[in-house]
Amino acid sequence: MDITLAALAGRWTPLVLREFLRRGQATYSELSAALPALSDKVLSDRLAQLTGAGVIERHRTPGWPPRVRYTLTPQGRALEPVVRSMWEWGTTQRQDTHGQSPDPSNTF
Amino acid sequence: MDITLAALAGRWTPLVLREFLRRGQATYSELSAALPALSDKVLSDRLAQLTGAGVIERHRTPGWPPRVRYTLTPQGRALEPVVRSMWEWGTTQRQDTHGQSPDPSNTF
DNA sequence: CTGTATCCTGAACGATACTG
DNA sequence: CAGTATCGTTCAGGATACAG
Repeated sequence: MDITLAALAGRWTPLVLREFLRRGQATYSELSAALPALSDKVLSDRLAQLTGAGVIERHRTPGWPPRVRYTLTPQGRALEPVVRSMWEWGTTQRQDTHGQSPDPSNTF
Repeated sequence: MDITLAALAGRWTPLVLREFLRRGQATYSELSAALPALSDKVLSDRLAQLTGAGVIERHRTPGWPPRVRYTLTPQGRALEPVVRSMWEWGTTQRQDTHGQSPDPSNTF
């Protein structure tokens, strides 16, 4: 649990992870564009966190300008059931607490 | 996801939650005894956090000495699949990373 | 383009003392 | 028994400037 929480915890982590689960891969600038409010430092932090957790992999392509591609690993894809179960619990929680109707699109 | 993460995040939260998933209920002093390194303040924080998240409920029984019983709610019990999926992902992760053999007791 | 270095602020944590 | 009050420390997050 601590390992999984460490992989998912932190501000922006769910949103960054969502981008990867949607795209399978992304570049630094793509993520920066998709999440404009996310500062450079924190984006670097999150990419390092997810890389260290084995969720994504860093691929440098040589040449200029430098281009780095982050790809979802098999272990990152294995996170999908975890994300879904968390999404489902949080959704019923919000309904119970605020009395809202369910949203059929489960894209966390 | 943010809702679920907010319910589970924070130091000691997984261990406190485990006590509730095991026992179904607990008193302040039981938790304090089960987790000696956990300070009063943080235990209060965690109980308030879990209560606010709808995971547990606070029941005051009148009289002296004051006795408070915290019980797992149905929504708290619904957290079990989430915990299990997180436990499973973290376990395979640790094996992959450190090359250890699996532990058959899945008590996170 | 893809980051790192630096500094600052606010929140979380932990220890201790005290209360209904 | 079951907490709250207070205080000091540590740490994550955010802004800005700079670098390979």
